[in-house]
This record gives sequence, C-alpha cells and structure tokens, in this order.
Amino acid sequence: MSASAEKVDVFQAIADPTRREVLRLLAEKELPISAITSHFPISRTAVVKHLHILADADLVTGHKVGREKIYRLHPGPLTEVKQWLSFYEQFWNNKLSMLKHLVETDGDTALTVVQSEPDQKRK
Amino acid sequence: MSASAEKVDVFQAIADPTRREVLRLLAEKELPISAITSHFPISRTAVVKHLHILADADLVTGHKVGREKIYRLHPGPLTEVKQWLSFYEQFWNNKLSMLKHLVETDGDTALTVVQSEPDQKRK
DNA sequence: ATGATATAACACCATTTGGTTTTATGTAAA
DNA sequence: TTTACATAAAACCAAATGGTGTTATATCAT
Repeated sequence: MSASAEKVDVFQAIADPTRREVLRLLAEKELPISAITSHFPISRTAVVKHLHILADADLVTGHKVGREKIYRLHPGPLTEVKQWLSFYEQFWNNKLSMLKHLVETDGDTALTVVQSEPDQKRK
Repeated sequence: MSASAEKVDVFQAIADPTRREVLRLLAEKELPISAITSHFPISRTAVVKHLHILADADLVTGHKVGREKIYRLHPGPLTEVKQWLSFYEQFWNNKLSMLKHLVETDGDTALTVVQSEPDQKRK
C-alpha cells in the first residue's frame, strides 16, 4: 500500500480538478502512470505528484507490475465526504432546515431567523 | 478573492477545514462576521477572506444589517458535490465495482457523469 | 458631537501548490 | 549486452493560499 503515511485530507485531495479527473479515469479501469498522463496536457512528473497526493489520501493504490506502476481507485475514503454532505442535505431537502436540526439537537433554543425567502428589497 | 463573482469551485471552497467549520456554524444560525471570528483563533481579516471565498462559491450569502454584515448558509451548490459523489457510490456499495459499471452503463444507473472524455477505443 | 464598534480595503509575508526540467534507476526486448 | 521504455528522485520556479497588521469608513450609543 501507500507507505508514506502523509495522511492527506480527502477534501483537499478532491479539490483539484485534475485529481478528480484522475479518479474518474481510474473508475473505469486501473491504469499505469503513462496511460494516465496521456489524458492530460501536463507532464508525467506533475501527474505523479497528483497520484502521490491521492495515494496519501488513500483514494488510490499503486502496485508495481514489471516496470509499470499500476494505479487503482480506492473509493473508501469518499464516505467521509458523503457523511459530511449528509449533514447539509437536510438543509436543501426540507425547507424547515435549520429549525429541524436545532429542535432535534438542542431543545428549544433561540431560533434566530432561519434560511427563508430573500424578501429583502434593496435599491 | 475579489468582491465580484469570481466563481470559486465548490470543491475548492470546502477543501479548507476552517471554511467547513464556518459552514457548520452558519448551519445553526446566521451570524455576523465578528461572531464567526470569535469561534476561531485566527484574525478577523482571515475569516473575512474565507467568507469571501465561500461567497464566491455561492455557499454563503451576506447582507448588511446596520453596521453588521450577516452571513447565512446557502447549501445549494453542495448538490454538485453530491452528484459527483453519487458516481462513486456504486464502487463502494458493491465490490464488483468497475466491472459492473462498465457492463451496465446503459441500465437504470443514471450516472450523471459530469464531464465527457475524449473517448479512446478500448477492445 | 464624541467615542466605541463592525466592517472594508490595503499592503505585506511565509508556505504550499502545481508545474517544469534534469538526472538516475530498474526492467523488457532486440 | 545493448537499447529503449517506465518510473523515481531532485532541484527549481511562479502563482496561489492562508495568514498578518494598518488604516479608513460607516453606524450605534452616549
């Protein structure tokens, strides 16, 4: 596996569009570095750096086969993002949004204005 | 930065832990800048920069009330992240993962692939 | 009007990031 | 064995990032 336990935050890892594109490529099938590089206008070295970051976030794993290093998608850590998102889903799924959250967690609380209609008229 | 619509990528916006914490705070209730700042060890100026980035990603909105600027959560753009994630859920839900994906890409999966690729022939 | 408060706008700085090129090493094939 | 291929490692660079402090402006409370 990834020997360098640099522990990159998964949110940080997926922040870069190139890295997201790498993940999408690997979702189809595992690929050696050179094959991945051929999909981008940047140098092979740059792609390797992205792969290292993805590996440090445990989103990909690489194994050597002959002289090639094959990278494979390892989507597990994305569950962290999903969990994070699930907290906010309540805010766009039902309009009661924050009210509901507050009620369930805190009792009555002082509910100061909740995300409602932009009724403000400015000039 | 910038004050105008710089159109910050939502993935980029949520990459920073401080900004995620700001979102969590605003999920409870809308807050003025000073109240937000009091939750962090960093300067008010730094917090404002984070707020600008979040606003450029359309994840928060700010409106002035008297001398205060009140920031409010606007979770809509997070749907983009959710859609992106939904593509990968199939890979951790069933272990057949990529194989299955390739085989039944025309079924009911309704994968909302965000970007199309310059599709290369594979046999 | 005065003073305190809340934000805005700058200028500046250190570190990180995303990229390059160069050099070296291991492996496959001729 | 020699040559070509695939990766690794290192030095370097410009720009973005996350932070600071200072100064200015608008608003609220005396």
